Amino acid sequence: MSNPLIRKLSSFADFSTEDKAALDALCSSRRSYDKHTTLIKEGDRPESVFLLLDGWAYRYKILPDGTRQVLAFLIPGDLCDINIFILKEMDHTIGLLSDAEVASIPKQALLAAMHERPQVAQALFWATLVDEATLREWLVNIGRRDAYESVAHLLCEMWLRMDQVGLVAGNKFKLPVTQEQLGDTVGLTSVHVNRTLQKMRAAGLIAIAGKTLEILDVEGLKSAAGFDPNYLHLERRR
Amino acid sequence: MSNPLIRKLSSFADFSTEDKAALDALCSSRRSYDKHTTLIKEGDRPESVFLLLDGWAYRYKILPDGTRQVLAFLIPGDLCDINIFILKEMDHTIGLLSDAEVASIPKQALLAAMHERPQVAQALFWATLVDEATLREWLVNIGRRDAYESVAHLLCEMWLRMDQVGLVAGNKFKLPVTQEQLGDTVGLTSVHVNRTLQKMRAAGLIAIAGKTLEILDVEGLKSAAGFDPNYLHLERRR
DNA sequence: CGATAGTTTGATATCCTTCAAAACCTGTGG
DNA sequence: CCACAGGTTTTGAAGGATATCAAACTATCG
Repeated sequence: MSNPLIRKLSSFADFSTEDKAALDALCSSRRSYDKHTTLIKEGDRPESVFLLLDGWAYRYKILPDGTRQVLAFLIPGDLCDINIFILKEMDHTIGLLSDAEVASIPKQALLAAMHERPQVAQALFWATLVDEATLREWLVNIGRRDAYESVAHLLCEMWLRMDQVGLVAGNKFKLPVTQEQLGDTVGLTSVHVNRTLQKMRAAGLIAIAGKTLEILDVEGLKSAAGFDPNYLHLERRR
Repeated sequence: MSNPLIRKLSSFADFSTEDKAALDALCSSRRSYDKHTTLIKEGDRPESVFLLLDGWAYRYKILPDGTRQVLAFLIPGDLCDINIFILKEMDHTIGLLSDAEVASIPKQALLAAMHERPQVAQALFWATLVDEATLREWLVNIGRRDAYESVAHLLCEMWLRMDQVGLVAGNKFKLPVTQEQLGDTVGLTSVHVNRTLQKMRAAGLIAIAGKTLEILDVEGLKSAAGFDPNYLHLERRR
């Protein structure tokens, strides 16, 4: 099994053997972290970029009144903070939702790779643009979909993304997220998320067992969400 | 007055004289458009990137049920769609909010500039990351702030961004946006936006005359919004 | 097996929406 | 320069989606 970063970026760029070797070299330093570890805090200026090899993480902001907004879920193959080597400091926090394995890529090494290898630079740019597109869709989710649609949409998205990295089997996948965190994602209360999920189960769309989600009726869930995957830009561009 | 693209990107990168000349050359083809023109539609695959030289534009998506979500406001100096030269197709639409002057940069020329000039590539990357950070803050806005905070926050942001490109005078600036569009931005009804703006005027925070907004009490507005400009990354990174 | 985190439930409160109409602009043509 | 048309803002009354609060129940992990 190849490096998940290469695997992910390859869906866009055509890498030469040297490009791949360079990317591999970048990921040489890896280690495990415990659930709930904070990888990077708002205000930090880390000297390396984190790459999730295994497990889930999430971006979030905490407001002055203590409420939280989740800004993204990160799954294996995702870069956590390309931001940092261009922006002055982190404007949000990244924490782990599960035990995780993480590679740490030195900022300078990544910058060098980008300057020397246009394919790499372009692929990273691509990944960033997909993140941005996802953020836009989340905006639609919170702004213009009701609770039921919104939760359904989020589940569709995570299902597709997990599938893309080979982590879905039989329409089941690990979703190590509490209902409170789901609520903080779609702008709802954990109580309301709970009632919404119950309706979805009653409708036969999903089943939940522990931290594993099973999608029983894919088409039903998609249509409840009004889900159109175009924003994930999964197909290779021409 | 120099090219607004250079002006904007310079706040990050140190361009050589040749870099600047290259950027200038990119913007040679410019023309005027009427208010309400659609620059790019969802599904399009344009062959050039648009740069706003004068006027306002906005990104948005229309849902199947006809509701709309505004995803960004674009002001002079903003690139409309760097997306397109990396992604397969547009996943949203860009329209004009006012009469505008727009430069059209051929995709290939921009790609070439990026490959040949690391400073340019890095600066464009930076602009993209700031856009992304803005999107995250909008997520917070819709997800976790109430109507009053949310509208106040949006006004603070546009004030700062307009100021950054020299379009604020005496705390007044053009805001060519209807209350309906404001509502579609922060996930509210135009009716509720109206009542919210009324409260803000009653509180002495703002004044509206036609399409011009005046901020009467900057600190008051900021504190009503819980506004922290860090996400705009205006300071030059070190 | 107990402690703690997470889920579920019910009752009540509230922010925001919906609908509909009136008042107000802004710009255009006569 | 007036008058009208269409878009925009404003107002009111009533309804609905989601929040809040608090307690019970249920997993999970050391």
